[in-house]
Amino acid sequence: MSIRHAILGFLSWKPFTGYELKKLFSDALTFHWSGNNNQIYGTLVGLHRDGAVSIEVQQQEKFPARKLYSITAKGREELRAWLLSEPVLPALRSMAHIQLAWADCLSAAELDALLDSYERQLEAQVLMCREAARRRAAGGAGHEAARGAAGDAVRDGSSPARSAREALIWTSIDENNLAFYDRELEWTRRLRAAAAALERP
Amino acid sequence: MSIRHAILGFLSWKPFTGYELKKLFSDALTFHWSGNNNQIYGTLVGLHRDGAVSIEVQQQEKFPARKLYSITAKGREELRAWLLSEPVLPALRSMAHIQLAWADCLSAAELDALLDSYERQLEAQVLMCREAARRRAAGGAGHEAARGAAGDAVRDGSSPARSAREALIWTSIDENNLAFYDRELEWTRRLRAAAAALERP
DNA sequence: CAAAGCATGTAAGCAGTTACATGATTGT
DNA sequence: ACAATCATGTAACTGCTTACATGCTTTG
Repeated sequence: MSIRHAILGFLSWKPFTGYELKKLFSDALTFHWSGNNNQIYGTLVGLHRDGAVSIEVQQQEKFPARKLYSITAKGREELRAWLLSEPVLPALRSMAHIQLAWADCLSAAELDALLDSYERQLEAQVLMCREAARRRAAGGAGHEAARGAAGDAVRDGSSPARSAREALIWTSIDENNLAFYDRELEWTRRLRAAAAALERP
Repeated sequence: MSIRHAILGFLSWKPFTGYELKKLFSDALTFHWSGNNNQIYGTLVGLHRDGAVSIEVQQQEKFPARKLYSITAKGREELRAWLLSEPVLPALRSMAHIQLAWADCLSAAELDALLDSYERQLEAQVLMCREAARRRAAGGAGHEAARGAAGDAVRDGSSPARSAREALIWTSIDENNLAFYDRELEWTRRLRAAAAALERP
């Protein structure tokens, strides 16, 4: 399980409900998870079974009861152990690249259209990343993911004080995301130009 | 299904057996699939059920019978339709980044060790990519994936002639792969230096 | 009155992984 | 003797996805 550690990470800041965690994940552009119920709630059940989190059920008048999950000492140990474990290299498996790999089945115009479509999508993504990075830089305190209801909870006094180091890391990850798509965009443009140049020598 | 189109792509060059396709995938650093049996053989069954490939069983004296798969007109249509479809943006979901995101739980030394480990792995990966790119550039004719038994089959006269455009694309994908890890390496080094700088101001 | 928010959960499925199973043959 | 190659396939599992189900409240 992979999201398990990310959930423990959020819970290391402060207690959250499943619903809040779900928002945290689906709002966080930084690491794009769908934040679907099945995984969040299922993982929380597993974490509770393993004693990594404790549950406090809060009855509410006007809303359904909420289960507030807190990380336990055991959970912190697990998180720490994972943080100290060997990082795993990310795999770059892009279906768009596979598409290009056999684009020789396409005409020059069709290949150009394919690259154009990819380029446009990348441009949009770059804009989104830039906006997200700008907002985090402007917002100062709040994590990218920490907006909306859950965000308010994070920003209020009960949340752990953020160190300069953590701020540096989160900003770096944002920049990395942006640079990833930006580089891919530049690569696509170069490839497109080179492919076009082959047509008229 | 995702590998389905990649299999159709290989079969658009020339017929292959499941065993050869498996090697093609596990050897191809370009798009790193495990090339496991379950997926290859299962997908081939599905492709045959859908009439996208035809099977020729070849009895052999000294080796088990082999099923040689050829792409059909229907299969070519499916491949072409997919090639013309909207490319999907790759997602950058790196567990190492998630690890870093909560690295504030670690001491300065521990964070540095984590970044060092990541850096070393990236260095090794960059060397591998560089080697792969160099070999393809030197080999000229052969695709990265097209070595070993299946490679011989690809290189012999029955394989489709490769265009300058296809060569350009495959080389570009190799360079993209290399640049991806290279950029990640540079990013890691910068982050490491910045984190270290925070310690002694 | 409809849409969105709060809050929990289940069902079904896809894509991918490692590992197991068989059995002859060829190379070290 | 042991390992690798040739060649097929199965089993069990992980991680993730969309969509469904319920039901009450607040906002537009």
